[in-house]
Amino acid sequence: MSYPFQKIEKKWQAFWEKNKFYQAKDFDKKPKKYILIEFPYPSGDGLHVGHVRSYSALDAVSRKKRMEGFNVLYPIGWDAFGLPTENYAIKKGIHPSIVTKRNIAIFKKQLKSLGLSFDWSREINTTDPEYYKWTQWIFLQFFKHGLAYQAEMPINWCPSCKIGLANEEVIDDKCERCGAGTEKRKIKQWLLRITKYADRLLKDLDTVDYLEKIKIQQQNWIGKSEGATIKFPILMTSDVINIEIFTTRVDTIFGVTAIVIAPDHPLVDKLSVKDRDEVKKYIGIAAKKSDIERTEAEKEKTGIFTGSYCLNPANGEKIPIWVGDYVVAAYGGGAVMMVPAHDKRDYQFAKKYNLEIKEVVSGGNIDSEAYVDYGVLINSGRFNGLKSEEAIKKIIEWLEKKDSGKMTIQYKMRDWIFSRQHYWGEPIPIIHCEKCGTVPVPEKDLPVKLPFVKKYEPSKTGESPLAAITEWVNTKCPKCGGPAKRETDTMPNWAGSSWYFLRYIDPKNKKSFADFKKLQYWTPVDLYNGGMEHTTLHLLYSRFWHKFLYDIKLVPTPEPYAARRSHGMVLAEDGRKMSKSFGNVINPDEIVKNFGADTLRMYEMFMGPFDQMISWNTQGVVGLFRFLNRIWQLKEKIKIGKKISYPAEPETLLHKSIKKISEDLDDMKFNTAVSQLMILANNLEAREKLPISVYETFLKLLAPLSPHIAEELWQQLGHKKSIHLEKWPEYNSRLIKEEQFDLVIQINGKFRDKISVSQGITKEEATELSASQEKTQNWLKDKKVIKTIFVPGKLINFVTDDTSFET
RNA sequence: GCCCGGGUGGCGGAAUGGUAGACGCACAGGACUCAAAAUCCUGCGAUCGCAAGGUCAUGAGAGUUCGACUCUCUCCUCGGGCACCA
Repeated sequence: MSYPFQKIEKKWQAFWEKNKFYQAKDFDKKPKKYILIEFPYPSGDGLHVGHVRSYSALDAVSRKKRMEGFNVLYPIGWDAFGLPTENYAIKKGIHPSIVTKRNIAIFKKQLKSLGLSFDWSREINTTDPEYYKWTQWIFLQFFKHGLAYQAEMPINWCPSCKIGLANEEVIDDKCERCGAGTEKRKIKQWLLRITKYADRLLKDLDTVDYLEKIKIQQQNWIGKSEGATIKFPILMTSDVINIEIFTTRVDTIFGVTAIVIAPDHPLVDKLSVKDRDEVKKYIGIAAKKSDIERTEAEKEKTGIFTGSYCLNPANGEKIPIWVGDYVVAAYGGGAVMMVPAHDKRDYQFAKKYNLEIKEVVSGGNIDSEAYVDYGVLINSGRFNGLKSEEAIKKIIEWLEKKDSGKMTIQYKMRDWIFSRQHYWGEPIPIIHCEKCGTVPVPEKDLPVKLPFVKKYEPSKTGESPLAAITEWVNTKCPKCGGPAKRETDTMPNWAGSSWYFLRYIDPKNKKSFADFKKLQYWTPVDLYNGGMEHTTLHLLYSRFWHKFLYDIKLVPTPEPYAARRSHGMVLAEDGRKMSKSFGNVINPDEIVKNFGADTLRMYEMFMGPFDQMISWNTQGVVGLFRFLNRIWQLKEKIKIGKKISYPAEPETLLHKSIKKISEDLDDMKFNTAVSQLMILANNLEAREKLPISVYETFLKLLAPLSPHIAEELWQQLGHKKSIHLEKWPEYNSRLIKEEQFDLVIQINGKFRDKISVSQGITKEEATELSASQEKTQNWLKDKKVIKTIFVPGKLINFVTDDTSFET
C-alpha cells in the first residue's frame, strides 16, 4: 500500500490557496527576495517535464527563503504572443486569442497540480491589452528618445513563414521557427538601437552575479574589439573617394595585397569596373545567399577583381580592389584589407587567385601557412624591428597624423530588428501621416488594440495581415488631423518578455507600468533562472530595456537581475529531444497521477546536476516514490518514542544534514540535497526510537522539496500552523565536529590503512601512532622514511626513499 | 573553422588536490507469501586470491605534486552555440 498522495496533495493545495500565504506583501517589514523563473510560452503541447524541473527548483529555493524569514515574491505569468500559437491557429482555424486562452487554462491546471508556491494574484499575460498597453508605451519612449527607428535594409527573409527574421532568429541558415532556408530581402523595418548600449551591457556584467559561462557568452555576443579604421583612397581620375576598412592588425598593413569589399557595399557601383557584367553576375548570386551561407567556414572563399585600384596609405602601393561574398556589410564597414601572409582566410584566398603573399611579421613560415600570431615587424619601412603590440600603437598614431586612420572600437552586436509582419503580436503604436511623417500614437490612446479579425495568415506580399484591415489602418493623424495610416507591423515576442518581471511588482496599475516606490522595494530580481538558449536573446534584450528605463528614471536600478543561473534541458529516455514526432514525450500529468507531485518534483531534483542536460528515466521515478513511502512510515516510530524517555543521542548527522541541505539549496545543488535527505532518513529509520524534535527537523528539511507530504506529516503531529511558515532549522557547528575521526595512513600517497583518532591530534602523535600500526610497519619494512606529510583532520603520508616497488 | 560545456561501474550520478564510485536505479541471493506483487535484509567496478589482502581502473597520452577524477599541455570523442568579425 502506498501513501495516499492523491488525497493529501489536493487537500493541501486547497489549504494553501485559501490561506494565501504565498502572496508576497508589498513594503513588508521582512527583507525581500524576488525569485524569478522564465515565464512559459503556453504552447498546445501542454506542460513539459522540463518546466517542472526549473519551477520545482526555484520553488524549493522560494520555500526555503520564506522559512528563513524573507518576504518572497515568486510570480508566474504567460508569454503568449508569437508564431507557434499563430501557426497552430492557422492550421486549426481557431483564433489565436482563443487558442491562447485554452492553452493557458491547461497550463494553469497542470501547474496547480504540482503545488508550486507561485503568487497567483500577480499572474500576467503579455497578450492582455492591459499588459501590452505598457509594452507599447515603453516602445513610444524608445521612439521619443531616438532609439527606435526605421531603416530600409537587407534582412533575413523566410520564404515559408513569409516574415523578416532577426539575425538572432536564424539558426544554421534556417528559420528558427519553421526550419525553412532563409534568403535576403530588403524591407523597411523598425529597429531598436541596442548598439548604443553595447559598452554598458558589456561593462555592467562586472556588477552582476551571473554564471561565468553566461557572462562569457554575452561578452562574445557583444564582441567588443579595439582596432583601427583606415582609409584607402580609390585611384580614379575624378573626385577623391576612400574605402574605409576596419582591422585589429594594423601591424600588418605593409603586407596588404588587396582590399576586399562586400557585394552590397555602397561603393561597388562607383568603382570603374573592368567587366561590369561579370561583376554584376557575381554580386547577383551573392545577394541571394544568406549571411550564414555566404560566410560558412568550410566553404571555399570566392571573389572577383573589380578592375579598380586604391592606394595603401602606409607605403603608397597600388592595391587591387576585389569583391568577396565572405565580407559582411554590416560589420566593420563592409570592407577588409587582405594580408595573406598573416590571416588564414586571406592566405587561402590569395592562393586561389594568385595574389602576392608578403611577409611583414616574422616568426612563421609563410611558404606553408599563414602566420597569425604576433611577432617582430619586417618589410615595414620605419617600423621594422618593432614588436606587433608596439607597432599597432605607433602605426595608428602615424596614420592619425596623416589623417589616414584612427583608433576605433567595433562591436559585433547589431541593432535589434523589431518589426514582424505578423498578426499575433503587439501592434507598433505609430501612425504614418503624409504631411507629418511618422507620428507616435498619443499615450492616452493606448493600447492600440489588436483588431479581432477572421484572417490572420501572413500575406504573400510580406506585409502584415493587419494591412488588409482598411477600417483599422485608415485613421486620423494625431498631429494635423488629416488622413493617415497605422503602422501594420507588430512587435517580436521578445518585446513582452523584456520587461515582464517589472509588471509582477504592480500588475494592476492603471497609471504606469509599475509604481516607482514598489519598484524600489522589489528590484532588482535577486535570482533569475532560465535556459541557456535565452542568454543572448531574451537576457540581453531585457537588460537593454531595463537600462533604458533606468536612464529615463523609471526604474531604480541599472541592472534588472542581480543573479542569473541556468538549468539544463530534460531530454527523452532515448537521449533525444522530447517530440511528438519521436513519440517519446513524457506527460507530467501521468507521473502526478501515478506517483504524486511530490515524487515527480523530488525525482526531477534528484535526477542530476541542475545546470546540465539530462535524460528522463521512468525507472528512476520509482526510487523517489519508495523514498516518500518510507518517510510516510517513519511516523510510526514517533508513537513509541513519545512514551519512553531516553537519553539524547548526539545528533551529528542531523546537524551535518542541516548544513549540507541548506548550502546545497543555496548553491542549486538539488541532487545532493535530496541525497542527504535520503541518508538522514535511513538513519532515522534505523533507530529504535525517534525523538520528536529530530523528526520535526527532518520534516522541515523536506518541506521545500516535497511540500505536500511534509505538510501532512507535520499537521498529523497536531500542529495547526503550516510547516511552510515554520523557521528553517539552524545547525549547531559544535555538533558537526566529531570528537574522533578516521585518520588515513598513506605510504607514498597510497591509501594503506585508517585509524580512529581524536580531533586535536598533533603531527608527532599521529606519526608515532601510525608508525606503530602493524600494517604500516609491514609496508615500511626495509624502507627509509624520508618525509612525513601530515594534514590535520585528514591524513598522514609517509614518503620513502625507494618507491620502485610501489609504482 | 572559432567559442562554451561534457566524457567516472550495467545506468543516472557523488567526490574540485588527500580512502574513487556517496545516493538512487537495474541486477543477483535471501526473508515474508499457497503464489505473485509490494516490502524488508544482503551482495553488487575489473582482476588475482580459500582468506587476509594485493593489483588495475575516472576518454587517450604526457607533465606538475609526497599525493591528480580534480591543476597544466597535446590528442580523441560527444553535446551546445556561432555572425569566417578582419
